[in-house]
Amino acid sequence: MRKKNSTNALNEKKINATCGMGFTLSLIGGRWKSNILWRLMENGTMRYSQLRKAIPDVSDRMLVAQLRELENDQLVKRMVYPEVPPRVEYELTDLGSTMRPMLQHISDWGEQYRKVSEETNHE
Amino acid sequence: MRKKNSTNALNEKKINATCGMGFTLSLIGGRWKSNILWRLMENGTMRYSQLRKAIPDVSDRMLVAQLRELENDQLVKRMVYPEVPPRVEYELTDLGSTMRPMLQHISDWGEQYRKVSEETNHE
DNA sequence: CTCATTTCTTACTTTTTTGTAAGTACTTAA
DNA sequence: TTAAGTACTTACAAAAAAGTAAGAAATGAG
Repeated sequence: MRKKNSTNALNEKKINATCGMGFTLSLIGGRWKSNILWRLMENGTMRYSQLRKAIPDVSDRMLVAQLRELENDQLVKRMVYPEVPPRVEYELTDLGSTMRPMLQHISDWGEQYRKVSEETNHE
Repeated sequence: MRKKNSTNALNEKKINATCGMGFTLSLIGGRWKSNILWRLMENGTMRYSQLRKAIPDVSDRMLVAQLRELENDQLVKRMVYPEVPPRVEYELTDLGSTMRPMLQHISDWGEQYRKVSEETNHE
């Protein structure tokens, strides 16, 4: 669980309050979030099981946890249909959708960096 | 220390190899990196002690660690002058400079998000 | 000889994140 | 009545990130 008054937590809080960049990174920075956001960007609405299949290495626990965080931050919408077996669909909220150009930018830069750094030295 | 074959490390590696976004985030995602990059973007060349003062809450250990990672990833250049007391200057590399528009984008979105989410609900 | 200055190191602890394994709830269909 | 399907939970363990405190090197100034 998260402590509220650890130095670490306080530092994060302060950074988030003063640095837009740090703030954004704290929202999209979990291990599986880039993957999740990317799928939702590409596919629109997706069921839980679709996401699960699309991201092969993630566990249920982690997938749920990351979705919940995105939901709490209002970037992703969770829609439950009262059926059996259950159906739950996820999609970007309007706010989440405003990330699209930024996410694309981040992705493009990453691909570019990979190319460049593969040319220069062989990491 | 970092284990090389933990599930976690392998997951990260795989993500970095396939998802530009995840890759970028792994480069700029440390607790103090956004701050460091931001200062270097604004100020150009900075001494260690200037960075230290500009980022009040960081410890020596963390500041050095984050700078080393940025240096290893070729985003930041470290220049040592053979003087006593020592002088060490940091600045963005050319590759690091290519991040500028992206970092600006990330920062802008963060500021915008903060505004929006403060209007809607009072988080 | 001692001190100040600057840029780090090192050893260690705490906190946070991620992973593993197993189980739950609900209802329809066999 | 038993199994199947879906979307989770829970308890626990491992790994990674961040923080704390102290010290080290090099040298010129006093």
